[in-house]
Amino acid sequence: MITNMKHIQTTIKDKGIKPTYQRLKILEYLIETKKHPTVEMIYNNMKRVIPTISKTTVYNAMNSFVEKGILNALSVTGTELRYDANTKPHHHLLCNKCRNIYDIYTNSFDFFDKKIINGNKIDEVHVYFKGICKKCLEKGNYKN
Amino acid sequence: MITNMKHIQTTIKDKGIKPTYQRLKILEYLIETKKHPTVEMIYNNMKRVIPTISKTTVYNAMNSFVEKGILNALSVTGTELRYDANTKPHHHLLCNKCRNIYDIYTNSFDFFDKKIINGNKIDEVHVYFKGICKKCLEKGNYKN
DNA sequence: GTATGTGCAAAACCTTTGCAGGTTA
DNA sequence: TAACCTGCAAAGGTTTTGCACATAC
Repeated sequence: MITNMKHIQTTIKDKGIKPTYQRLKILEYLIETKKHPTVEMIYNNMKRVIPTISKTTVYNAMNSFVEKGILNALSVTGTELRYDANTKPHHHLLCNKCRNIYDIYTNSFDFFDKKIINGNKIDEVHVYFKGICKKCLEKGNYKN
Repeated sequence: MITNMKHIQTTIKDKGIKPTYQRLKILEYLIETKKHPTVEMIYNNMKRVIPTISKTTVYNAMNSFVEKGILNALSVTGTELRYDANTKPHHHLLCNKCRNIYDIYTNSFDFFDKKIINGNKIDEVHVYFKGICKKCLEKGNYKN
């Protein structure tokens, strides 16, 4: 899928958010990256494109995008939030070795959608895996 | 399961942690509660038993316990960590109405244990649900 | 007696807020 | 022009660190 600015602009406008240059470049970066970046990482990348950008603007953009359903926020590390523009249903793997986060596709959890468990109504299922990613396995880059 | 101090003391010693009074009372509280408390909540409860206790001690104890596998840290709210002494395999429900966290037991995820998905080795499956808890459903205490 | 833990204060880190000036439609 | 956004500085909230004193074995 080719990312183009026209498409990004449309996405933002359709959700009722003003397509400022900062927001367009931030969303472009998030759609292209697979890194599930933190605000810090986004900020450092954006500085190369927009040297005057502030972290506040990144935080504001993240909050707007999450609110409008353009992005998902992940809290897997416990300390800081990570952001993901991949809107296809999927889950995540946190590699215990390299600490990168990878997308994992499986439909094994669709089962739970809108299910009642022990009297509780399930609306969303959040899953993340911990383990060793493919790259680290291939490198033998892990203990055990 | 009855919680007694002798058993808690043994648990702590077996993991190579010194069984100070503060640690014993903190772990006792965590084993008895079902609230998945934050450090703030633990601290407030401990003050009633040990008025001179500090938050630093609670943080230190949490870090030692998690390191030794006595407790699990949960990052479901995104802002602060919650702690859980329930060592039986289980998952969690964050109620979108009352914001409490409840235990959910299901074996539907055992399937993933030690599985390889797309070349990645899965060691742990972390699941939490968002929805409406049983109590709020019964009270009609929710929107939609 | 030595190693370790406790608790205070300060610092570090992530995120939000207040606000003056600038930009969008 | 009216509404909204940006970016600086300050503040808020959670967690960690430095250190003197106290406690455990």
